[in-house]
Amino acid sequence: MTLEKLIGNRIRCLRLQKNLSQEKFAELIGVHRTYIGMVERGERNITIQTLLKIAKGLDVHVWQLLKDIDV
Amino acid sequence: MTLEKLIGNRIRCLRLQKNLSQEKFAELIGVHRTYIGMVERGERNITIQTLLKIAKGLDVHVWQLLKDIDV
DNA sequence: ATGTGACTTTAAGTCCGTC
DNA sequence: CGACGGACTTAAAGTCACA
Repeated sequence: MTLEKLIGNRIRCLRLQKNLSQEKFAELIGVHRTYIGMVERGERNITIQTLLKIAKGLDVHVWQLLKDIDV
Repeated sequence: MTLEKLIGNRIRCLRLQKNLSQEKFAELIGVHRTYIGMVERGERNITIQTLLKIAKGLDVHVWQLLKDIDV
């Protein structure tokens, strides 16, 4: 399991808890719709600025997206 | 204060606690010496993989580099 | 031992679409 | 609605000479 996939899973989980589609969520945080899909699938090595956007959109702190993820 | 600078400061602090020069630290984690300098100065929007390398070199978890950083 | 500017190469991130 | 593909554009990764 890569760091990207673990983070991606966590993001997907939190997004679904907010009942948002990838499209809606992407629009909300200002990234492209296809990109969120790639991130959730663990296909992209995200930058901290993008991670920050995502965290804000999910109403969590950046570090909470990474906490207890061990790799 | 940007997220990059806050993380950079934290990295520099932890590196110095280990009595490592940028050169030694860069060599240890397998990145270029000038790159670490840029990261510590907050000039780079680093990816999570780079952050992971740095965290490992500092013997901390990735999320500990971000914990309580609020931006 | 570190800062800086100018790079080249690689990958992040966008935008079009189809299934 | 989400996976996935191809062709992009922008920016990060990574290197170097010199201050």
